[in-house]
Amino acid sequence: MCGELRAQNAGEQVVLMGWVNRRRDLGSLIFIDLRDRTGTTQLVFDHSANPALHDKAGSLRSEFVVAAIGKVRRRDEETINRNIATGEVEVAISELRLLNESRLPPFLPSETGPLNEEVRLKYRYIDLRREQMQFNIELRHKVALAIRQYLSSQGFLEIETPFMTRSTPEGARDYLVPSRVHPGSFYALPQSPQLFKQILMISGFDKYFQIVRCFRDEDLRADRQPEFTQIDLEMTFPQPDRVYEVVEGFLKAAFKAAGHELKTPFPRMTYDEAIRQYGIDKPDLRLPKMAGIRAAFTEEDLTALNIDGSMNMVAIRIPKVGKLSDREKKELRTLAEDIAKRNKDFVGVFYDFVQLEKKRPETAAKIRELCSAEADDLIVPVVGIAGKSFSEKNKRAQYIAAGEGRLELARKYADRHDAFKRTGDPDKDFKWLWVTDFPMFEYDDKENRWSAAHHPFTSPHERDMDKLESDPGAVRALAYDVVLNGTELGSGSIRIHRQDIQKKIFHALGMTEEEARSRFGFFLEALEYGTPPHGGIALGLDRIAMILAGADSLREVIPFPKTAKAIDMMVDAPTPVNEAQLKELGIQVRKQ
RNA sequence: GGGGACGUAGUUCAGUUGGUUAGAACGCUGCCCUGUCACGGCAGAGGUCGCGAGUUCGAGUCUCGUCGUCCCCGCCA
Repeated sequence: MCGELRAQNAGEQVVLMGWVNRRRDLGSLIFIDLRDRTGTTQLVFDHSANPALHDKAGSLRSEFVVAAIGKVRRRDEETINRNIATGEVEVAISELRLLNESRLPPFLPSETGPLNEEVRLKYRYIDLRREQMQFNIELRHKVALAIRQYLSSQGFLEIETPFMTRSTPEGARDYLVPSRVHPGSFYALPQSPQLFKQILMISGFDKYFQIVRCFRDEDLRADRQPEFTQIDLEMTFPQPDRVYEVVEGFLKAAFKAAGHELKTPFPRMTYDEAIRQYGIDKPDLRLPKMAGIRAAFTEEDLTALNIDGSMNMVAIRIPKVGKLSDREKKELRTLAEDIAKRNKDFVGVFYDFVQLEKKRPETAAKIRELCSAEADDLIVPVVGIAGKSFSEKNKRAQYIAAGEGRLELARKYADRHDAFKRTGDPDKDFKWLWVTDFPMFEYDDKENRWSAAHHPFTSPHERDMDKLESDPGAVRALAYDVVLNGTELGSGSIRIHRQDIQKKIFHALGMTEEEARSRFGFFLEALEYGTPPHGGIALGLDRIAMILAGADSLREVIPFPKTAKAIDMMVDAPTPVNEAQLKELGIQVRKQ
């Protein structure tokens, strides 16, 4: 292959096939860099050695596909190219065959400059020839392979589940597939194989996994595609610890395949701690947590600064930001006002800490101490404003507001604190975390009811069982997330295996017996036939690959991704279909 | 659904206060070149300024609409 020849291959007769990456025509001497997936090798055509062959080489253009036969030879010391792996050798060609020509592509795979994503996606087959994309796709393969091998070695069976299944109204919007045989009826593409894997547990396949495509018809983000790949697994008789162990095991194997040694076990934190210390359920541990600063304020401070002493008081600290320019101060003020506004102005943000230091030097000094702040760190205290009345919900909202501010500031000053920069040390580059004890329910303000925070098959904490009716908001779930650098990589839980508890949960969700039966009847019935305790998790393979590739978007690790409007630019999907097709499916399209 | 950024040559971009013939780099074509490797030199081709209205004597530039791409909020159990 084009990337494999080394000095010790000198003298060998070789056949290379690949694409013309670059040509350097020096007149009676032509160099061609021939490229395949493994790299490039320099081919040499010398007019004095073979005029006809040299002329043939002169007609080659970028991305032509050729086969070349020749002898590997060591380069002279002064012509060695230290920048590439094959730089010590070149191939003196004796026979050249043009396998295919190429139109001039809209961009060249060998170009390194920035490229509009629209062009890249339209000509994805060209884009994928670029070294970075070849690397990313191979990386993804290696990661998936390592995970398969690890899980298989641990006794997990990879079992496929249907793509054409039943629509369930819970959760994300479904992609629907019309049935020709049953006009007016639809299959749904799975949002995840959740119920099937639980059924497999009931069926006695005690350790299941699947690297599987999932589909959700929701709006996209840089880290969200309508179809994405999950590493889905489930096992019988597990404690959460057993799930953590398995996940840590395969992540370790996956990261090793990508060249990084991870330390396990990962740290853990309850949901409650995460909210209080980071204001978010997926903390990025590369940045300092928010410090409680109540102790810094005297009663007199509170009155003078119009602060409610019973509210949370935390300080955001962003390291090494240094002095702010006037413009940055103004931006910080705008950010603070946005945060306050989003929280109906019960949150107060000290956007000008320097001012506070002037007005209240002692208090400010104590805040610095409580944050363990260095002199050039940016400190932004977030407090509750006096005279407002606060609920528990307000308190949590305040932490979340501070957490949002923390992330926004961290992103803004990323080039100063360097916390997001790779160091090469996996302990610093990859900050892992298990977030545990999520709340079982969230209150849906729009629909005025409780909804499942994870999904309705999640088991509540044994201790909180009695609060299901009386205080649903306080019920904790045996649910956990695995978080890497502030990105949620996976989410799982111990499931309910008893029908009576499952019924209670549906009841707490405001679902009647009939509703539950009509939606999940088959599943409730299955629960009645000797269901073992079981639990599992699902992780986003695309996100793992994205982080390992150092990319900012899933599109960099998915060969054929969709745009923010869920369009495939290469094949131009989706499209309308003809009337006959619709008729056969019994579908009529409503005109807008 | 909402907010923001962008759209000019094949590609990446510049284009001043609205002014006469819209530029650069890379790529492309031709010629020259025997040690290049992002080869070099000379010459050349290449434009519906996303699209549609409007303001104006005059629009790449201003206004409105529309389409597309990206980012964020909502949404995503």
